Amino acid sequence: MQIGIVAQKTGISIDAIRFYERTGLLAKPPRTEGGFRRYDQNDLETLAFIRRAQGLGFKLSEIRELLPLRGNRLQPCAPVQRRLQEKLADVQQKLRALRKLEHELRRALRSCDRELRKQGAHCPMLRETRQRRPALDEIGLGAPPKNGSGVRAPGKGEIQ
Amino acid sequence: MQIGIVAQKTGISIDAIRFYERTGLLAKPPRTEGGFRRYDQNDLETLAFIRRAQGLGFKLSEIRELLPLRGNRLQPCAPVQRRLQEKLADVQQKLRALRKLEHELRRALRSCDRELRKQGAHCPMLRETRQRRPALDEIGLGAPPKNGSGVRAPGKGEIQ
DNA sequence: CTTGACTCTGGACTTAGCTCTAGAGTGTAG
DNA sequence: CTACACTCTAGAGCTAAGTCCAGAGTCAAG
Repeated sequence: MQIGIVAQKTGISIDAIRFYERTGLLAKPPRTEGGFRRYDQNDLETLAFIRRAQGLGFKLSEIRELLPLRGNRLQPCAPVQRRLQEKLADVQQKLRALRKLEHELRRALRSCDRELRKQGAHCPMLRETRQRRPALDEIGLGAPPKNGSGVRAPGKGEIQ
Repeated sequence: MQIGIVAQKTGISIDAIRFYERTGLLAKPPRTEGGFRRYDQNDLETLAFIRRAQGLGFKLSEIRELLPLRGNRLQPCAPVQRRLQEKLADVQQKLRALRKLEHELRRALRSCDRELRKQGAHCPMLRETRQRRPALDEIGLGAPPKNGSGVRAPGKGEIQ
């Protein structure tokens, strides 16, 4: 099977397949005389696995560690189980952050609505903090974080 | 106030502040004779706004469009409101995707648990599809997507 | 044998949001 | 005046997961 067919069957681009080979996710396949890659069913399955794991939120670097476990008959599940648990925790963390974000957006939107109903209103999100309440506190102004000399990355929240 | 102080107060790194200036988020501040940047309260507030908006999930490019609306007295809320609504929709979309992912992870984990309780079990996530059920269907194998000639990016789900 | 579709390689490019570096200059406390 | 901390610039580098490209070679059909 040549690469284009594999790309069609898996929905993974030719470039991506070659990229996976370069980065050690996919074994180097045998070649034709002329140098064309020849794939078999096994490669399809590996690619399918990669997509499946990717769909479960694993990064390629993580998948690279997962792959050698395939076909291992000796309790291969335990390490995978651990990864899945970690992933699940990650996802739940992201869910919490996103829910919080959703609340804040709703709140911002509500005050927008309220203000728009008034005459000559200020947009709450754009308010100039000099003239109204500070509103800067939750970001660290007023309670500056101790991060050495301000040269560290702040993290800016835990979303993605 | 020089840049290091601002960095400390805002929790934003010196490099990031200069980066914001370069990319047009923060106005070029006046300089000392020697060329040091001199910031004032207003800059602190702008930086705080940037972090706030970032915390609400806005990208810098979006914030760049939001910033000139600050201090605008004429119905400034309406466009912001629109952005907020769009953001909220985005976030809800991400939430849906993440919830689905959570379910799938739980499901994978459950079958892992089940298999681990058996003797000589195969890991369901690592199963070799030759010997068991195909399980490749949901990824497109068996029902290949029509994407021209397999050169398109597949998208791999809608998470981030 | 020719044509056209396919594939090869190596490397540059993309996006976002910064971080890091070198080498030079500035500000200030003692 | 001397240390020493701070700041300046331009530009390169980083991460992730690929995409895009040119120019050359290969494969199969007719």
